[in-house]
Parts: sequence; C-alpha cells; structure tokens
Amino acid sequence: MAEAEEERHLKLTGEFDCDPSPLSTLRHSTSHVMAQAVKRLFPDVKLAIGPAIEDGFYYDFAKAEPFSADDLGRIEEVMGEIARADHPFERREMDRPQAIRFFRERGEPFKVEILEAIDAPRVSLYQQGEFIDLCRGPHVPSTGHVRFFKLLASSGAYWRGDERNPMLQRIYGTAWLTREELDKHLWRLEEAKKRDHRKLGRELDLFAFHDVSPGAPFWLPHGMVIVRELERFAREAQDARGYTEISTPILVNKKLWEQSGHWEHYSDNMFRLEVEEQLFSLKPMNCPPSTFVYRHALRSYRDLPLRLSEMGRLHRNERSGTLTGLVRVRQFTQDDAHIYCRPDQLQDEITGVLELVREFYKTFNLEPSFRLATRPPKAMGSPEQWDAAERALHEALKANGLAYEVKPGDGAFYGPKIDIHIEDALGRDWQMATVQVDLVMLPERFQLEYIDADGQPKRPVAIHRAIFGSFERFIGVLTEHYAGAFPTWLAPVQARVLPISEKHAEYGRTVYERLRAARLRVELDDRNEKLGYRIREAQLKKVPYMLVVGERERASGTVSLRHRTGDELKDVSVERVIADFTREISARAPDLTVGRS
RNA sequence: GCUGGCGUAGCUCAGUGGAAGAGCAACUGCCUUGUAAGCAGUGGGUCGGGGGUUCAAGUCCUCCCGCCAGCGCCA
Repeated sequence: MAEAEEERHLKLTGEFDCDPSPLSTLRHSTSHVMAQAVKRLFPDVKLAIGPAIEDGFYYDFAKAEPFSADDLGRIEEVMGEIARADHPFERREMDRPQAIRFFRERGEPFKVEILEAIDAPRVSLYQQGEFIDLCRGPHVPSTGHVRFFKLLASSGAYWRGDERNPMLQRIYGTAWLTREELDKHLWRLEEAKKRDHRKLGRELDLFAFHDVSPGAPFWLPHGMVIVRELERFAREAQDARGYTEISTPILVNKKLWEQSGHWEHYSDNMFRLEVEEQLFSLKPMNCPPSTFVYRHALRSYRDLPLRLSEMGRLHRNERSGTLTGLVRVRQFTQDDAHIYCRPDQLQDEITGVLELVREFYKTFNLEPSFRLATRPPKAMGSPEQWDAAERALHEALKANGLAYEVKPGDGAFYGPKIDIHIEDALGRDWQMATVQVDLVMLPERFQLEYIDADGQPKRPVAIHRAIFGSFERFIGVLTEHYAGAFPTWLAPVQARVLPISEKHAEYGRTVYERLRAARLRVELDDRNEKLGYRIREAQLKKVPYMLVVGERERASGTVSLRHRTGDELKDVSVERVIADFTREISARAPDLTVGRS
C-alpha cells in the first residue's frame, strides 16, 4: 500500500490522478504543511518526497542530524501556526525544463532528480505561503483545512528505498477529518501496544527470547501447549486428507544445496558449518531434503498423489535488523508439505489444499485474503506448463468460492503460487500460508520420475504448501488476534479451581482431580489469599473458566462458574462442567459455552 | 545490514559524576477469605558485556552484544 502510493507519487504527470479521496488529499496536504514547518525551522534541509499513506503521511528530508522527539514537537507547533494562517494552496504549471531550472536554483537536488526521470512535458507545483513543492495534487483549498493531525515518529529511510542511496530522515504523521477520528486512531495505536504478542508472550509466560540465540524463541510450558495443540490440529486434518508425515535432517551437506540451487541463490541466508572438512548448512527449506523420500522408491502413477507432510525446523540467517518477536525469526517450524502428483491431478490437489486453508482459518475466525502470483519475466519451464498451472490455481480458487487478487509477475521462478495473508484485529497484514506449484525446481533439478501407465518415466509436478506458514509467526499473529484470550482448546490453562477458604480446599481438590482425570488443563489455586485476589490473577492470565467452590457448592456437588468474560453461572454440577468442556474443546469452539448447555 | 533510540531487581520504571531506589511479583507471618488487588515484615542487583577518563562512573568516552522503530531484505 505505502509502496504503491510512493510509486504513484513519483510518477508525476501533471494530471489529477492521485487518489483524490478527501482523506488522502488531506493527508497529502498535511505532509506539505509539515514540510513547510520543517523548512522554517531547518532552512538547510532538502526536500525528497511526501506522500499520503495508509492512516497518514510522511515526508523525507535530507538532513545531517536526525530529528529528535523535541524537534517533532516544535514542528507540530509551527504546523499549527501555518494552519491558523490559512494559506491557500495555489496550483501552478511549468514546462519540465523550466521546473528543473526552478528547483535547481532553489537548491532542491531531489526534486531535480525526480523531474529528470519523468517524461511529462508539463508539471504542476503547489504553493502555500512561502513554501512551494513539485506535486501533482490535488490539495485541500487552504492550510486551514489541516486541523487534526499528529506527528508520530521519525527514522532513517533510503532515498528511493535503495540502501545504496543516501539515507534521508523521514517523519511519519497521521491526519484525519475530525477530532474524533484522530482520537480513535491514536487510541487504536495504544490498543495495538497492549496486544503486542511480545508483551503478551511475557505476561502470559508463553515464550521468551534471550541474547544467546537472537531470533529463536524459547517456548515456555504455556506457549508450548499452544504449539502442541496447533500441531495436533494440523496432524488430524492432514491424516484425514491422506497425507503421510516424514521428518528429514536439519543439517545437510552443501552438495544438496548446490543441486537445488539454494547455494547459488540463497546462501546469504543460510547458516553454514564445517564438519570434518565438509561444508554443511542448516536447512532453510524442507523441499530439497523431501525429494529423497520421494526417490526412496520407484514411484508408479498409481502411487500419486504422494502427500508428504513435515513439521520442518528451519533456520534462516535473517539480517539482524529484521528480527521481530515471533513474526520474524531465524529459527522456526513450518507445517510444510510437498505433494507430488501427475499433471492431471494438479487441479484437485490445489483445490484440496485451499479447502484445508479455509477449514483452518475458519477455526480461528481469521479471514485470509488470497493473492495469485503469476509468471515472472525470468521463469523456468514452458509457457504451456505455466498456463496450465496458473489455470489450475484460478480454478481451485473459484471452486472454493474465494475472492482473490492477481499479482502479475510475482510468481517464483519455478512456478505460480497463491499467497495467503491475514489481517489481524489491528489491520496489519501478514503472509501466512502459501501454495506453490513447482514445475521445475524439484522435478527437474532432482530428476524426479514416476512410471506412467504406458510404462514410460514421466516428471511429476510438485506442490509446496504450508497452512499455518510457521508456528512461530502464526502464534504471534494469533496472540494478537485474541489479545491473549485464547479459546479453550488452545488456552494453556483451561480452568482454575478456587476454593473460597481452607475449609473448602479438600472439596476443591476433589473437583480439580476430577477435571484433571478428564484431561483438562486445570490448576488448583488454594493459596491463602482472598477470592477477589485470586480471581483477579486468573483474569489477568486470561484463564477461560474459574470454578469457585465454597460451602454451598460442596454440599451440592457443584461449582460456581465464572467465565473470563465476567459472566457467572451458579450451581453447575461437576458432571455437566466436564461434559461441556469436552464438547467445547473437541469442537475447537471459538466461544465459551461451559455451563450454558 | 543502515539510521536513530534504548538496555538499572522476575515485571514496569525512577535515579545527569559523590551511600543503587519505588510499585507490583516472590518469600514469611497475621487474617479464614463468596467473584478483578486485606495487612505487616523479609529477601532480592556484575546497573547488558569489555576497555578507558576521573580522587570517585548506573551517570562521561569507546568497542561489542541485544532490544525497539523505520528503511532495506524476505524462494
């Protein structure tokens, strides 16, 4: 989104073909007002570009020293002055050579560079007060319309996004049409911080990071429960769909990676180590090792499709600055699978994978978006193969009734793919699942064959697919999606038994033992603390159910049930609690239903 | 990797050159507890690591590590 905005911003044509929606026009104008304020405070800075982006805007400046937090405050003040002065935005047009001379005289080398790179004969400039900028508009009528904004952050950014170019200083801000919308947006940003999976991971004791292994999570017992439940879910679904599970080595000799092409194309991201004068690498992908399983036996056309799944532990040497909690790590586990099939089976196999994707994501109330990436300029394989593979992907999406976006030229060099993204509750976009057709890489480089009905060896097609993507990223996203309040089947602790006082500890223990015997993840909190205190702790840990037991409950063999939503259900029998739990968990239900049956 | 910011108790954070602190958590005791914090006491620190400046360094300088934001990267 941001990239596309920037791209369009740079393609000045002098026409009003920017996104002319009121909000994006306002944000664009706000970025000009900010640039004006920056120029007033720091006359030596050079202007680069300043587009509207999703939720706001930015402007890049060439400046020796970075902007400080104090600077942002001063800039905001001057922006307020400029807004109050209500300068009109005035459009002016120039011939391109004239504009180049104009900006050269004003000492704006980036504007000159932009102008030299475009082919429009005439360009437009916009002026408000003493500030004038190359821009195709449109803008709000005057700076007085710029009222509800806030500067959020500053950071380095490369000119034209290329790390070989000089680094500029970027200021991000947000702007809205009303005070209410601005406040709401700022509130949302605060909420996002609260449900950040890194914060929740620590608070809920799910996982930890340590500088002895950057980018590799330590799964704590509670987090590991979630990993195991997701693995169980994946295995159940795959078993039901005719997958068989394999496990291949993590440490693999260089010669395999040379054969697969990774050594040539991916070695910067591979951890290598030398063992008895041989070079090895930790696998960054599962596909090359999986071919050994395919080739273990001579395959008949009757054996296909062969669906080999693997919970593959991968290592990728991501650059240090890229690591982010669980969502960008150096070590992760993929719920990977490789489906080897005949060309005539491709369609059905992809359709089946997409069904699986739908089933999985529905369970979590996640709404994925589907992007079909087609043949890139540099592609291996014949156009006929590509057409067939792309057609199969289109058809599979349609068969599943899925809306999708086409990303022309975005496919891998070895085949087209569908990338599956989800937006979390805060509107951020993550790539999760992937379905990739592989026409050449595995089949050709590893010379995979099956014996067809006519007795002749043929090349199978391979499908690489992952449904969660990686358990790490998925759990990171899921934690934020649920804000830590996992549904019961995933909750590390599903219930806590809270005896009112010491007098009821024994009955509490009985209830606890019965639930434990029913294989629930239950804890007994009979600490010498007030009930309110222990309720509060269970709430903070987002335990779905609290089972309070006192005199009345002991007498009747019941519990008083409190849901973490705050709902209370009195006098529920232990039998019913267990029955409801069992049903809710085995259905992987999204909502709390115990005591409501 | 680049630019900037940050790193003090398990957690959240105060401490701008002169005796390492607070709240929560933990532990102990009192209270015997009815749906989101009862009271009191106790223990807890290589101030991320190395080197340097200084009579004196959590504080200043320097190198390294990690984290955060953005950029870039992302088969």
